[in-house]
Amino acid sequence: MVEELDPRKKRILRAIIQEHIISASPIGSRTLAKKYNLDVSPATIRNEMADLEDLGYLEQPHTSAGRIPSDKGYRYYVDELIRDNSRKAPGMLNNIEDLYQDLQDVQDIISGMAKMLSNMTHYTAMVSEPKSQVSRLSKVEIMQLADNSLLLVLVTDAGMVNNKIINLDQKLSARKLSYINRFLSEKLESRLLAELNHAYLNELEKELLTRLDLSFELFKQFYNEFEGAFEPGGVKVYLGGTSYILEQPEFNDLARLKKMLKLLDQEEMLNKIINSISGSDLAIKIGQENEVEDIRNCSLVVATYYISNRAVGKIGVIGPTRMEYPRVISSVNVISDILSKLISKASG
Amino acid sequence: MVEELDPRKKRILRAIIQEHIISASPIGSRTLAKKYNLDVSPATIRNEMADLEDLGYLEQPHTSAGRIPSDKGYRYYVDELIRDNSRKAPGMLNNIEDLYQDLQDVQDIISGMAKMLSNMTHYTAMVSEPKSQVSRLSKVEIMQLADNSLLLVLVTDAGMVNNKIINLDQKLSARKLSYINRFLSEKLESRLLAELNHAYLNELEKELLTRLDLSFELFKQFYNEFEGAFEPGGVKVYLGGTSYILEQPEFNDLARLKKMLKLLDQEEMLNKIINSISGSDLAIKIGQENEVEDIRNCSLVVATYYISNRAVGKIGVIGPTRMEYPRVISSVNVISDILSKLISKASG
DNA sequence: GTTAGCACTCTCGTTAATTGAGTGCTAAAA
DNA sequence: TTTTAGCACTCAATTAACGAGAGTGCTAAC
Repeated sequence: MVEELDPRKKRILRAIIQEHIISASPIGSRTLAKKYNLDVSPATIRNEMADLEDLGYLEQPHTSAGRIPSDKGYRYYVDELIRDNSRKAPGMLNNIEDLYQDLQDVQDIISGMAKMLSNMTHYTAMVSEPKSQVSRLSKVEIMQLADNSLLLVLVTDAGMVNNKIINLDQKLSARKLSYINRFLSEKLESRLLAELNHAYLNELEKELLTRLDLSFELFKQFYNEFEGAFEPGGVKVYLGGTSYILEQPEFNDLARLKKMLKLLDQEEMLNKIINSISGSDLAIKIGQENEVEDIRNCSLVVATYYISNRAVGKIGVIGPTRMEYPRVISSVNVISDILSKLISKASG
Repeated sequence: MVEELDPRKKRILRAIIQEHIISASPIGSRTLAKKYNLDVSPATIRNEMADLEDLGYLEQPHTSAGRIPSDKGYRYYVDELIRDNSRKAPGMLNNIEDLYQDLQDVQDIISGMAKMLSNMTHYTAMVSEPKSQVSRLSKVEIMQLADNSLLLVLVTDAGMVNNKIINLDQKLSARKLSYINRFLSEKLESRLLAELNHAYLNELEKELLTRLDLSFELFKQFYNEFEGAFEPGGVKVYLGGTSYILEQPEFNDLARLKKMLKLLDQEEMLNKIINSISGSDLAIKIGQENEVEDIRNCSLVVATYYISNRAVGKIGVIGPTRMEYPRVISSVNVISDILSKLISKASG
């Protein structure tokens, strides 16, 4: 499928893609010959372009327009043609780290990094919360707020904090409460969230009921929250720079823009999008390669971030297929590194 | 400024506004005569329209277009012409309450109500978090997560929960921790947040330092969070139904749309918008009446919501001046009632 | 005070003409 | 054999012209 192209074809393909990234419109042989030093005439370029089209790297929106890169073209560009100056924006890393080092709430860090990434790339950025399935519960505690209301606090080793207010119809004595707390600590803390399934919680409930005559009420609410808060599909996705979409000429079409914005409004969709990306370190999905139908005219550049070397979440950028890949790739790399560091620090 | 209009003028003005709300385009005398039973000829209507224009209730986009309502026209409509069938959508209230009664996390309730309101009105809804200045702190607690990391939990009587992870360079003994907790409870709980200013916290710090040889570190972080979390201007604003803007023909203009979406991206702006609304129960700001420049072509319908009769937050709708006021007003009323109830319940 | 009639204005949508960028092909040059 | 120049052709996009339609303001009659 991926043939080796001769050097001239490579040069021409690269030039077309770079030009198209700038202009967002079809590129003709003439423009190309003028702007890039290819040392051949437009006619030759035309021939090469025809070849590249036959091979599937280019497309023609209509006869007598120039060519635009196809998904396959972008793919080739990303895999083969980008010079590796994209590894890292140098000193930057330290500066940003400094800037954000007093952000210690995990949620803040995440949404801050989403904003940062979108600012750097001028595309919309998305970051998913640390995945719960590989996290452990590091703290469970129920606090008394008032006679009939409690606060349940759950903390994972990824530093994610979840809380819920629970109202009871009866007062819970301090003795009972501290008993429950000890019990839950013992049974739940330092376990993988994935282990804490329905069955296990049910078991706990029975056990607790035999020891204390406790109404179902508390427990029911307790694990409603539990399952809700940490269920696999339900992680939050933070967005940054939604309005950058508006600057992309491909979204000058109102219908398309509408579709896109509606999409970004739906959290489940975002989840699907960002989680449909396989586990590799940096993944790039171009156009039709995307699983989610509605973004088949977009590209994703997504990296995984880590807490103490455990993969926990995704951070990435979504934009038109005509994307400034080198810059975006380097930014996503940088920011995912920073995110990993910050979040590892924050979660102790 | 607000003259009394004769009955026929009133009827015509109302008809024009209602028609314009539906069609979003200028209304001519002919259409009006046909669609509404006004029992006069187009010519008469033309004369009346000319009068209404002179009085400032109508505008003409250009000669030989129909008329559209001016801000003043809408204002008159809202104040005088809406029949009071807008008080309440009947059985609805109970249903929604039932639907949401198991939502007990305040943040969830708020964002749920934002979504609900936007679904009902098909405009963008905004809800501000309970204002902190009139809330009391009902619970302060520091929990140990690991040797050198703590979790600070703050709960207000409005049910708002805030937490922050604090990392220390030294280990804090259990004795010291429980001492601090008692101390903070005593000094802080059930106080108005407004009282907990820099000066007061400073005093506490000194007092605590004389009793325990505690590094500054903890306290510094502690009240960073404190001031950050509950500062007056910094309440969160939840949005619902952002994408409904796209359905309004007045935002078919890309430039305008862009401006609007950018605006909604900026939380400070949202704060400014929703907090610029005076304290009355239901406020309506039409076009130029808005303080924030960028929404001078929009209308706001905003209600206050309450926790146990104390005003704490705002909930409202933003849309084009051509807004279905009766329906929106009733929806905002209903939802703000529900929100008050739910949130009062949730916060015990 | 109301209405009919009429000339006038302005927008909007359609069609037609023009422009210009770009192609593919052929034949000559290298 | 490869490259290039030349030329006829295509098609989208812009502009101009035009007619239709909606609406107005004014005047004169009812």
